[in-house]
Parts: sequence; C-alpha cells; structure tokens
Amino acid sequence: MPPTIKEVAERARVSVSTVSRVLNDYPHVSEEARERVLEAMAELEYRPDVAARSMRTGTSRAVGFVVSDISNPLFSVIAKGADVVLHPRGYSFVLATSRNDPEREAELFSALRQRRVDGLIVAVADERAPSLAERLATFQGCVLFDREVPGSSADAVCSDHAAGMAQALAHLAGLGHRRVALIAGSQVQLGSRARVAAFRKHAARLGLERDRRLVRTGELSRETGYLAARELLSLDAPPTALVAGNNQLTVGVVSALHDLGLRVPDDLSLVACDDVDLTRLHDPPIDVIDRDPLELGRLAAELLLERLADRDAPVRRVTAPTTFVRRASTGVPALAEEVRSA
Amino acid sequence: MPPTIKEVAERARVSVSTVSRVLNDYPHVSEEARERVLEAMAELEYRPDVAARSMRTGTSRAVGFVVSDISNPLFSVIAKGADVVLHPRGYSFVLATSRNDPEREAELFSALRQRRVDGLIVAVADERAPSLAERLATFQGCVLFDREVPGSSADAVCSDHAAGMAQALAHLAGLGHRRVALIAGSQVQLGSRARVAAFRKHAARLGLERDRRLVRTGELSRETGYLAARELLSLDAPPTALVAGNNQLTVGVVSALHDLGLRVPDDLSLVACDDVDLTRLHDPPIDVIDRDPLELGRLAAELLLERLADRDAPVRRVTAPTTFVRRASTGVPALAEEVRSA
DNA sequence: GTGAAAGCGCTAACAC
DNA sequence: GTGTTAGCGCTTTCAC
Repeated sequence: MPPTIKEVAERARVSVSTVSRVLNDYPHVSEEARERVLEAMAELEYRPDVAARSMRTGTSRAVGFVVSDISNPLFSVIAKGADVVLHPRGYSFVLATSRNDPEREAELFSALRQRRVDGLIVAVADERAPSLAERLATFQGCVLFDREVPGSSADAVCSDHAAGMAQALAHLAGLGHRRVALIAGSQVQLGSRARVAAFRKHAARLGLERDRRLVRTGELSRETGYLAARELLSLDAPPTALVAGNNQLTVGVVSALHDLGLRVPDDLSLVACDDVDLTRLHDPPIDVIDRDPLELGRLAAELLLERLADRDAPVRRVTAPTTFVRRASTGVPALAEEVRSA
Repeated sequence: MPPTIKEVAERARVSVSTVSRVLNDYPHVSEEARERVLEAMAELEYRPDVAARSMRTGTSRAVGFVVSDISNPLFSVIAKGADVVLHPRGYSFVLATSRNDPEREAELFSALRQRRVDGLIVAVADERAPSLAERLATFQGCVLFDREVPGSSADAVCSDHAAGMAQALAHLAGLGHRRVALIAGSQVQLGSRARVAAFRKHAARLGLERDRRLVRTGELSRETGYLAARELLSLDAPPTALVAGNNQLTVGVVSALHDLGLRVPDDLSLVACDDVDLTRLHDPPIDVIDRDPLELGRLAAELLLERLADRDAPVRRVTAPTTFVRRASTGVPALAEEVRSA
C-alpha cells in the first residue's frame, strides 16, 4: 500500500492539514514545518492519491485524447506532441478511439466525463452530431483539432489547408495540367471540407477543367483511396494529376497505381496530403502538402492548458501553416496524354 | 454537475445502498426496486463517479500503456489492438511514453500508480533497470510486451523472432548469400536480443560468414539505421544482404540506400522486421519478417484482464508467431559481387 | 502558523 | 430485501 497523507503527517509530527498546505504550496507554513514535511514525503516516497484529490477538487490533471484511430500516424504524432507539453505539467493522457463513429464518440465523452478528465483534445467524427456543442461544454476545457462545431465555444487548432492546396494546384497548373482530381474525406469534418473548398476555388482560379466527377469524397480510408483512384483512372478522360487528401487515402492511391502498373509521374502526377515515411521514401519521393503534426499536438496541448488555467479567457482558434513540398511525383502531363491516346 | 448516487436514490425512493447494489449487480434486490432504480438512472443519465469508486475499492478500471514512442507504428497498432478488447470491458487507456529512458519510465510507473491504474501493458526500456521487478509488482497486473524482466512474475506476450529469422536467413542462403548483415537494437530488450541470437545461430547453421562487424546493435532509431547501413556498405567486403531489425531502422536503411544510389535487390538484398506501409509499398516491395501487431495488442489486453480477474493464476508468457514474407527486395548476390569488384 | 473536523461520491459491513 | 453508517485520502473552512 502506498503511504497516505496521514502517515506523512505523523512522521513529520504535524497535522494532515499542514502536509496538505505544503503539498499545495500554501503561504502560511513555517520553514521548519515545511522542511520536516518535505523530508517525510521524500522518505516515504509519498505521492498524493489522485482519486481522493480529484474527488475533493473536481479536477484530475488528466486530459482525454479522442481521435478516430490512434494507428493513423497523423494522430499518433499529434499525441506525441501533446504529451511533450502535458507530461511535464503533470497531466496524464487518456486515449480513446472513436472509429469515426459519432455514437461511439458520444459514449467516449461520457466515459471521460465519468473519469473527471479536465479537458479534451478531440478530432470529432461528425461536427453536426446532435448536441455535440453541449457535450463538449461539459468539460472544463476542450480543444478541437481541425474541426469546427456549430454553436460551440471550444478552442481549436486548425491547419491552413487552403495555402498548401493553392501552392500545389499552382504547381500542377504551371506544369500544364488541366484535368486534376481530388480524393478527400467526408464533408462533416472541417479538414476535408477545407481541402475540397480550396481545391474548387483554386482550380477555378487557375482555369483547370471543372468536372464534378474529378472530386471524390468518402471515408478517410485506404479502401476509399484505392477504389476512388481506380474509378478516376478508368474515366473516359482520366485526370493527369491527382491530389490525395489524407495519408490513408494516399496509401490506397499508391496501391492502386501499383496494381494498374502506372508510374508516377510519367503516367500520373501525384500530390499527397501530410508527409509520412511512405511519401518521403517512395520511389520517386511524393510531393506533399505538408504540415507539422508534432507542433499541432503541442499547440493543442498549450491551448488546453491555457483554457484550464482560465475558463473565461476569450475563445482561441489558431491556424498553423501548410506548405507544398516539391519532390518527384509530379511532372508535365504530356506523356500521360500520349499514353492515353495511344 | 453530474448527478450523484444520492439523487438517483431519492428519485427512485430507495436508499443509496440499494442503488449501489443495482449498480454492482448484487443478488438481493427486489425486481420492483431494481426497476425504479434503473429508470431513475436512465432519466438522470447517471454514471457513477470513477474517483469515488476507485477510492473505495482501490480499483479504477484503467490500464496504463507504457512504450518508448506512441508514434512508432508498431506501438500505435498494438495500442489499437489492446483498446479493442479493453474498451468494451469498460477499461480506460492511459498512455505514457518513456522515450526509452529507464528513469523517465520509473517516473511514469510512479505516476500511474498514483492514478491507481489497475494494470500495465509495457515494453520496458531496460530490462535490467534497478528494482524494476518490484516496481512492476506494485500493480495488480502487468503484461510485458516482448520483454523479460529478471525476477519478475509479470505475464508477457512475446514474438517468436527465431522462427521468422530462420526462414529469412534460409531464404537468403538459398539465394547464395554468404555475407549477411544485421542491424538491431539494444541488448537490454528481449526483442532485439532474440533477433541477434537467432541471427547468429542460424547464420552459423547455414554456413554464412562469421564476421562480428556484420552485426550492429544500437538505438532503435532511423538515425542508427542510416548510419549503420552506410558503415556496413563501406566495409572492404560489404554484405550482400542486410536484415533491418526494426521498423525505424528500416526507414534509416532505406534512406541510406537511396542516398548511396543503391538499388534493392540488385545492389543489396534487404529484409525488414515488421510490416508497415513503407515495406509494402516500396518499389520493389520489401521482404519482411512479419507478425500481427493488432493481435499482439489484443493478446496483451486479454492476458491483463485475466490477471486482474485472478491475481493468483499461474504466470503466463505467450508467444505469437512471426513469418517471413517473400516479396521483391531479395535476389541472388551475383550482381552485387560484380558491382563491388568492378 | 497550525489543528480539528466536515465532506467529496461511493461501497461494504452491519442491523433490521 | 432494505436502510444506516463508517470511511477510502484528500482539501478546506473554521477555530485557536
């Protein structure tokens, strides 16, 4: 059994209240008492019981991290970034995965509240889920990742998807592409929505072909990426360039190209969203719209800590940059055109 | 404020003990009372407070997951697998990352104990860390992943590294390789130790060249993989085949080959340990010694739950299979020999 | 500057 | 079959 505050008090020959005061850095404790207490705590390797403390104070120094799938490298790196700032501040990290199912997610929120986690870092499955804003508001703090919940006053960290998409499309247009396709996620999540909107806007501005069939949305999975890529490439007039709107979609797209025996960039130019080992070490390396997920995790954690420190601070939504990284998966469309007409 | 057991009791016109009995499925409750309680709980959306409960019972229905780095896909997939079995049983998942630092890890154990987590799933940083066995024993249950702690009676789930390594080396030997190198991790972790031991044993059995310089051990990082690969390839007599003993090492090795302008399998045959997107979608696809990390996570969680259900059950160490998956990154050494002598 | 004591929400004796 | 109550380990008035 771990030592209790009572044992520390006895050993230090003071009352439990004095020990508690030392523990919580209260001012009115004599130097002498404080020292005896500190000594006793060290000798017993005393650590205050979190459950008891949280029952008294309503606070637990734990935060929930809710994402669709922790094995997605984007989320696992964000988790790592958040941990980097949370851990030194004494916060624990409760992981929960929603599988992108709003009902399961609601259940997770409930369980996390029951655990009295102080705050949440969460990429909600569906921004329009019923009474989501109210649910989120039951936590002392909540930071949305790349999401926007109607009616919610939650803080958020988002990415400037438009900037990277604009650069990528400008690059493709400059290369001579006119038929560019996008595979993206569901429109109930800001991240995917922003990518689609930016794609449409900049495609129009750059004079790319407007063809609704060139924009596919669906689940953010490998399967969707695979199927969408195959469908796009079997169009009468297939695209000469493709943007994969998420790391899982990219995996599917690359598999599809492989199965079809198509080479990048000769047969198709490819741009991925979010940099992972696969995009960096692919042969040839894949152009990406990149962002810094470790930094996003850090930012989210910092926002959350600030919120927990001051519930009444103004709502903050911070936007982190994305940039287009040129590598070797994009080229002139000429060859692809030839291949097609051959 | 969430509803308390008292409010439920009042609403159901029973005492708190009856509510508690219903909550904990005690036998002696009248059907009528039970129903009124259930109804009241539903109406209030009551969820028992975990802190209060855990203070009373000493149990928290939370487990700690301690690994070096959650962004390593092996660990994030194991986490996912464990979550699949833990979540439906009502357990929460507290994530903690050690960065492979035994001191930090000890600190994490202490924090997790303070949180009263019931059990641990952990890949310890250093099996020989001082009083590690005792530390682990302070938890009601503990499952080691691919580790063996001297003097500890913790359960464990391990991989049969020897089997996959034997198959891989037999394959390479069959292709005609005689100089095969291994890059692996530190010897204070069973996983790496087993791979090195199996490599040495089967290399000897198959009559491969014995050259100490061909076995490199170090940190399980991309940097180590990169540097070790470059060193091996600049040997007077470089290896004709290479086994990368971990997914991070593989990333480094592939980078090194890329920087050196070397192609697989023409210039070097490559076998990786653990299958990831990179190995599957590399051009050419990389041969791997594979295992099922999702299943490993499930297994670990099941072992832990069984331990928590019966502290006195016999210690269990389960071993899951590994298999060599032939793809396209290994070939006859002939060409490499020519290249070298040219 | 310090101690005594109430009480956070729950479970588990114990009494009836 | 049900209610009363002590107490888990802590924080926080309130006295002194």
